Amino acid sequence: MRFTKATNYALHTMLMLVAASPVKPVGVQQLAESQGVSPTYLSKILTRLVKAGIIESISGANGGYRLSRKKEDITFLDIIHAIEGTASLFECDFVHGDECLIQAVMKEAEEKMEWHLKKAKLVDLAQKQTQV
Amino acid sequence: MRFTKATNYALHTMLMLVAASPVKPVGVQQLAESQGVSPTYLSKILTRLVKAGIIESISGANGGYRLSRKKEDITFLDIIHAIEGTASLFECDFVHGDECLIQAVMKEAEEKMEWHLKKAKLVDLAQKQTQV
DNA sequence: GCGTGATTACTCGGATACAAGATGTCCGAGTTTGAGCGG
DNA sequence: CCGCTCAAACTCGGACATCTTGTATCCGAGTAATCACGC
Repeated sequence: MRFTKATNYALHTMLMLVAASPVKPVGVQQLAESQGVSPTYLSKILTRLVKAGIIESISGANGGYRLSRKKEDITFLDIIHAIEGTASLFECDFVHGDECLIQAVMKEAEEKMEWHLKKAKLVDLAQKQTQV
Repeated sequence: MRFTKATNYALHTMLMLVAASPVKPVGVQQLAESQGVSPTYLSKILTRLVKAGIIESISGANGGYRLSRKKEDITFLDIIHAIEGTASLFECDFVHGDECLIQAVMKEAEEKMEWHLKKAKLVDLAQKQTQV
């Protein structure tokens, strides 16, 4: 039960895209190089963000990735759900009489975390970083 | 990023142990049968709970597992940490200038979840179940 | 100067490879209970 | 009735086996910009 590296890559990439121009796309090579990942692997991760409608890809020369929404609308939870999936973290597949009480508790805990990740926006981090 | 089945087994087993007598140990066969797991595998999981000091094992005939603390003191978080480990869910191993802002946000979110799991005690569930 | 084709710089997607972790299984070893047996 | 021995019922721990998932690479295909060339 740990977040994958892919999520880490995605979050860091998104932070760069938020800080970058919303018009001119950023090439995957540049994004990959600053994180020490291979460009092919990063593009595979970013494809999931594209399918989630968070960013969009521009083909051809001078192509790359850029945001497809207002940067103020992008939360941590959006990115994490795009990479890790939206399934519940805990799934009790036993056949109890009724709902599983344990699962109920786990779901509440999970929602606490998601609530916080929904409030956290990348724009705030980008501002902090440029201040330094 | 999902909780393992082992955690599910551990939580359900603990719920039974809390509901059972604190003196007489419960055999692993009985615990495993009610969950549809093999006894050997379940005992492997319970060993981790023993090492964490949550339960204790009694060898020999009429042996089994029983709580080693007051049932009121056992939280969800204790069990989850014993099974999944206490490491942080998100680990950024990049070399930033200073602390990683993204990791800070993730850690806060994780603490929100842990705080809830720390408040949740198995005794409350055991009481609810016997009421039904 | 202007269109047209070739080249170049990109992303996309599938196929594949590899490693690690989750999920079990098997078996020998140690430990306690309790039954059986002899005195 | 008492003590000893032995079998049975357990847990413990390590060594495997298997399956899924994460992590990553490679390559061919498609696409857009740019450059070269001929008119």
